[in-house]
Amino acid sequence: MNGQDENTSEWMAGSIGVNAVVVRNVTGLLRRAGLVLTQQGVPGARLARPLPDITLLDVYRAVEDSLDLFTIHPRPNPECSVGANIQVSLEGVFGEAQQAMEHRLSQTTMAEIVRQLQAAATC
Amino acid sequence: MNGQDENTSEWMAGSIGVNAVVVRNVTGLLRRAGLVLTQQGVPGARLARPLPDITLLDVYRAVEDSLDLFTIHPRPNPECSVGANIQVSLEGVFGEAQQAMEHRLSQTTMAEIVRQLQAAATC
DNA sequence: TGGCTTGTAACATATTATGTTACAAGTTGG
DNA sequence: CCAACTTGTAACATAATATGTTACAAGCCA
Repeated sequence: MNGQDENTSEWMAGSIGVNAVVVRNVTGLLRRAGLVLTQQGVPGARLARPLPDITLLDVYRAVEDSLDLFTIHPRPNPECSVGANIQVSLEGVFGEAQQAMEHRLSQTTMAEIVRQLQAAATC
Repeated sequence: MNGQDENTSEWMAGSIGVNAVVVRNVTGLLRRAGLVLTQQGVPGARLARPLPDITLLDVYRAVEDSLDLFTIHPRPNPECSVGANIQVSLEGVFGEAQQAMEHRLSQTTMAEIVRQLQAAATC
């Protein structure tokens, strides 16, 4: 409660209710994406960019490993007239659908999320 | 190769390369969604609506069971000022992002997919 | 009625997500 | 320099989930 190290992996893990390693793993993803700064040996994590410069899409991409939302049957039957061509047909639509989703995420920054949190906390 | 029952679960399963039960399970989802007509004892499946009246969103919703694309931490810490309010903040954006994705899916019908398949098969 | 089908439950297995332990590597304040 | 902290990461264990399989009841039709 002293506000000194309220963002160590151990502290956050306790608050969230998970293991500290889980926090460190996520933090690592965010670091590799250039969103937060952490360093071996120095406690805590801080932002690499100001909140208005971090969109939800940035976070989504940093955390998500799959990269594409839709998965397609890996080995279609080439003998089948459908299987032979369905992939290319679907990839286009699926790509645009994912792009639509991601575009919406890119329109909201972490600054707005934090502002909403503050507004909710004071009323 | 006689074209007689090219849409029994057994036939489709063989072509796709999965177990027939998998096909029947998917078919059941499509039937419950009102997209195809199947009946115990009678071989094959046929469309419940014409292809132009079936969108990719229809299929997506029929097959997908989760319903929401994004999942949120189930039991946030009420002692934490972030955890207490982050859900409602994110739900809005996540809902709109999913809606954007689904809207794109709703803009393409199965008729268009089939037409693309036919175009690919003839060239 | 016999031989086919679909629908579904129950079970087995494979894959993935998640949690945990352990420890090397780094920093900091005394 | 050293002791006590931290983070980063690998290795392992476990839980959860997806997937595949078997079995069989129920239904249709020649």
